[in-house]
Amino acid sequence: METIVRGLKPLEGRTIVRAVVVDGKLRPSLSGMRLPREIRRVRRRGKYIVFSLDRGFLVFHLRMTGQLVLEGSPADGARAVFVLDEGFLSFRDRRRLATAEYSRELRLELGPEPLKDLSWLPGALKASRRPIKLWLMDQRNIAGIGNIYAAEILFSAGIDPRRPANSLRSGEVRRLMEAIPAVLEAAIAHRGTTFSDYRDASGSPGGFQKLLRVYQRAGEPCPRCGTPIQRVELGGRGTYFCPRCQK
DNA sequence: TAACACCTGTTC
DNA sequence: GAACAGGTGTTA
Repeated sequence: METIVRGLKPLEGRTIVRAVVVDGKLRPSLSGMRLPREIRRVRRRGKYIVFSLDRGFLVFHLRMTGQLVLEGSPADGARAVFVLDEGFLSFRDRRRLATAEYSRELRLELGPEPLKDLSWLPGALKASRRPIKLWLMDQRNIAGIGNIYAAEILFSAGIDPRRPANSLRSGEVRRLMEAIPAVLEAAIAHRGTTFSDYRDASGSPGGFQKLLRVYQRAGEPCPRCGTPIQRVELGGRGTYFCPRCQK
């Protein structure tokens, strides 16, 4: 989302003159948005993409397969198209789980950003017995960590994803506090992770998938010790880790 | 806190 | 035909 938002920055100062919803079954709720509206600011909050308009907010969540592509013409297969004073913003989504919503007030119930100060983390972890991976993925605790990066962060920190959050020792918490920004910044440096649908705002795939060390690598040797990467299910999500390096 | 719902597509 | 997929919101 960070990579996409950076690519959408040119929208600041542009005006939405028309919104064409092609797919009625889509889940955008744009009712109440009167046009034209000026886009004042484009930013990310957790995994949400937020447009601050001259009146109200346009909030996107791309879920698994959503795309926001900024081009000179509407993209093929777009489920909705925002016609701008210059250019077109196309909203695509193969699985139709993504959302686009206009609201007068912005209220997102999200924890702190993972790329800012994390000194609050040790205290917060002590308050939960949930498996650390589920804790990291709970957006109310810390915003923006999904299934891929949770796996990579825990590998980097050498922590078993099933461990209760409050069981981490201080050295492990310290490693976690280093791993969170390290993994996310590396992923941003490579412009995101593409398996099938992820594209940035100009339609380009990311490159971080080549650098994943455990995610979707069940049975392959751990890059650190050679032990086969294991897949278990945690909270209904595929969870990849090295049983030897992650204790 | 777990299961399921929302959707569709790909791969085994 | 079954399993799996970058996520979250609701229900039991």
